[in-house]
Amino acid sequence: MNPTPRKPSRKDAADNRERILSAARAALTESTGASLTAIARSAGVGIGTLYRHFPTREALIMELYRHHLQELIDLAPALLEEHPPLEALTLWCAQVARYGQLKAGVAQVVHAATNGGRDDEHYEPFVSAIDTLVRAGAADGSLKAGLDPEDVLLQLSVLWRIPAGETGEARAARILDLIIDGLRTPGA
Amino acid sequence: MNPTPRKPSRKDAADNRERILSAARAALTESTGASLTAIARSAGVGIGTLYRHFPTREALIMELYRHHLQELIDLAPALLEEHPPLEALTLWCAQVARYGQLKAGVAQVVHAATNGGRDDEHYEPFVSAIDTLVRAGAADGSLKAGLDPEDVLLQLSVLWRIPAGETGEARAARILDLIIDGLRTPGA
DNA sequence: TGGCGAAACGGAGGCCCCTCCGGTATGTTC
DNA sequence: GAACATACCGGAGGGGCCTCCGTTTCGCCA
Repeated sequence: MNPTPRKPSRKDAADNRERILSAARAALTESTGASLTAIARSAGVGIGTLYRHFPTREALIMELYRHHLQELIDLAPALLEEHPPLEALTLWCAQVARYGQLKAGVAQVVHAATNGGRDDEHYEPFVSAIDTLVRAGAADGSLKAGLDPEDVLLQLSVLWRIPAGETGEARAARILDLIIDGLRTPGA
Repeated sequence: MNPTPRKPSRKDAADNRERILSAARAALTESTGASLTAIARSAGVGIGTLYRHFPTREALIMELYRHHLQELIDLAPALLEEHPPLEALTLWCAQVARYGQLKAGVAQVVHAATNGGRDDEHYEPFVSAIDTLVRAGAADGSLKAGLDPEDVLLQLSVLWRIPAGETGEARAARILDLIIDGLRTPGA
């Protein structure tokens, strides 16, 4: 839809944006702790410049992982075409959990995106994706009717907070089962 | 058990501790944003002193609301004596949610306590309380057997993150229902 | 090509968290 | 009562986040 969002018109700005992203990718890969000051320095721009391009740390990380998020969002309708709704939801959530376990950065940013709220441009597509899934499930009777996709997302956001590690994956799977059981039509 | 935990032996230390707590209570009531520097100043102690007594911001807030937390923990067995397990769990969780809605400070600190992890002295009692509830539910068949109380706590922690407001309470109730449905024995 | 206004730059500065350590008060022991 | 070991005090300082605003650069238009 909007592959290169809001690319600056001026060349210097576009350049700096690219260099900041580059430096950030290098600095944040596998350690979300790098300081923005350091990233700015390593990108050869002032801290003010970094902040103009990415008003918050989240915004920066978000940009780095934008396409990961988009993949997740696109996955929902794709799964629905090949699976019954309940299964599609389950698979989708599992994938969501996997992303969380995979990259600490993704987890952090998605958690922010999903918990952050209305104003975040990444929040809405996520909610839509879930809405698609739960509506299909409601229509086919496998999920409760009238589920609020935001509620579901909020519940899922817990999956991002599971400490990655040995047992993290198993724990995510357990919790995911609990969540989905709660969404299913009782007694069906 | 331990009503005044680790009170310093020296009088000056005890005094300072009290004054810090006082200042913190005043500063943090209804706005968790006050800076520790400001609290220290207003308590008439150096920032170093504040940090010795409360090694982290959480620790300070935690101390302020310690008895609220204790109330919650004590509530679990009390409810179990007067209600069947499933109902006790539901009531307990509702109370947990209410605390979260009530005071931003409580929510924040409990979220930290419940998400923080193993090393936090407040984490374990919470898990125990939940364990009591879910074991009772498993014994009586109303809840799934073998639930991990930490998993349940993690799920509940979402309730603290619901933005307080007009619809917050309703939303918490909705989500709580979903969570509990997920914990119940299927088809019972 | 030259000029101009808008947009971008970038660092100083304000505020914060937390640590470290030299100086100080305390209670304890002789 | 004096000396001592200790626990405590408290602020300077290092690092971070983010904002503000004077300065610089770009791209368009005459």
